[in-house]
Amino acid sequence: MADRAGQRRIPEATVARLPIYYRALLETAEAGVSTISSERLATLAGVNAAKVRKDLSYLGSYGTRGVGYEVDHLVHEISRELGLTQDWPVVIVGIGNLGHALANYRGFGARGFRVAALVDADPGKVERKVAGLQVDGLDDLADVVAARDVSIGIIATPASAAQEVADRLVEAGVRSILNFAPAVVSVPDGVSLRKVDLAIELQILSFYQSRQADLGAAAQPAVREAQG
Amino acid sequence: MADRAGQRRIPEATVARLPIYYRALLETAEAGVSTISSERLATLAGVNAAKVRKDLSYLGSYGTRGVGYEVDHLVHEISRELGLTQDWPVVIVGIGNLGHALANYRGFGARGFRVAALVDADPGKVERKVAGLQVDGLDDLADVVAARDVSIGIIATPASAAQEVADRLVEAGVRSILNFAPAVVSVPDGVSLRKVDLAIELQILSFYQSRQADLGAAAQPAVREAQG
DNA sequence: AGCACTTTGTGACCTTGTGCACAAGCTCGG
DNA sequence: CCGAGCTTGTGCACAAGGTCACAAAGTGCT
Repeated sequence: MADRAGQRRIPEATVARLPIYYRALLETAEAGVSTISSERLATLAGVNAAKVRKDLSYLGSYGTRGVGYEVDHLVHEISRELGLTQDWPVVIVGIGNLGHALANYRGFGARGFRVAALVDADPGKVERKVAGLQVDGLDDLADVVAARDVSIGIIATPASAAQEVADRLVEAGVRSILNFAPAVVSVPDGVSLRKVDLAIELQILSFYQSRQADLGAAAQPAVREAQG
Repeated sequence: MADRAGQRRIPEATVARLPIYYRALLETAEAGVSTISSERLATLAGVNAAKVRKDLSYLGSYGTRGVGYEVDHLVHEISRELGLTQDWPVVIVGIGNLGHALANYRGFGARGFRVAALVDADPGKVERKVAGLQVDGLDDLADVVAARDVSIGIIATPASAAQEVADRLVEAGVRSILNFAPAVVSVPDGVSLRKVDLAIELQILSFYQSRQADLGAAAQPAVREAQG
């Protein structure tokens, strides 16, 4: 039972894995399977079974010993925990290459996320339609956020604009930001910020690959389950 | 001095931050500043100073007490450590929305990474030119990888194709893979795998935002420096 | 040279996360 | 109703990472 008072604390590492379990469970349900063991779920999620059990135990005791977890029930609990039972309108700021791709990304709306607005600073892009949505000007950001009840902002601008856009998003009341710009962005307490940086990922890969080359055929701990 | 035998081990968490320092240092050098303190670098990188010092100390003792670090020297050492002194030809597999955007991403080649090939399974896309490069068929992957000495593979296909593409990349000799597809992919030991997953990032944000809402105005540890 | 001041490098400690191993608990067959 | 066979839930030990605080080592002024 989801204890109410005190609200059990779920470790950050676990939170990062819940979406992976969630996806695996949806696929399992799709396949018509109604029960799943931690072992099986672990395989699907690419982790080990003990971790799955411990992670799931933070949500409550939803398994049955000797049997496993009921897929539908788990899906329900995880989606509740992740807040996927509600709608999350998203604004994408910066409609360049990446912004375009994100705007057109199917499976965005899939899990309750919906691109509600597109914003760009370039007047040449404003009014244009992208992925069926009209692009608004950066100066209208606050209005758009308020009018469409946007709760998540995605920064897809060049690095130089990232911090200012973040500031404007926060000012407009957005409490969750996903930054794709290759720049360090800081936000006040109470605002969640995550980043996705292609260049950094490549450089990390480069590091390990160089190492491997240096070492010749020596053993090297492969990088797995990165970024999680 | 980079001790040779044994090769000091650099913690994974540190490796993930080196690219951030690197970028900050390049900007600092650009601005004509020749010396930087751990405090300043920490601010630019969005971490704390002790962490910067400890991270840098894994590379060697490159600072001068009472003064700071020489920017150019640090840039050089970090780029050597990350393997950025060499060229890394990259193949992008899956030329859909995202693949397109990645192929056109400037600042890709910036740090030694170069899009050397584009591959797609759809015969309709093959031969077409994207970002100045001709798209090759998936069956030619091995040839292309060998001919252009590709060392890093980027998976930008739908989830359903991800594992097979990964297998083919590995088979073709690619030892570093960056997976953008929303699927768990597994690779053999000795191959590095990192993933970037938009849906997961959004779901994590969703979790914390739901929490915040539940708690009303209660204190909540903001999510920072995610994914690092 | 001496002294005040700055900044690095690191040892000690704490927090978080992981993995193992096993008791507890459930099902099912006989 | 009992025992065999699974599978969960978790206590514990350990590994990894982060933070603090301070000695060591440099600079520059007088």
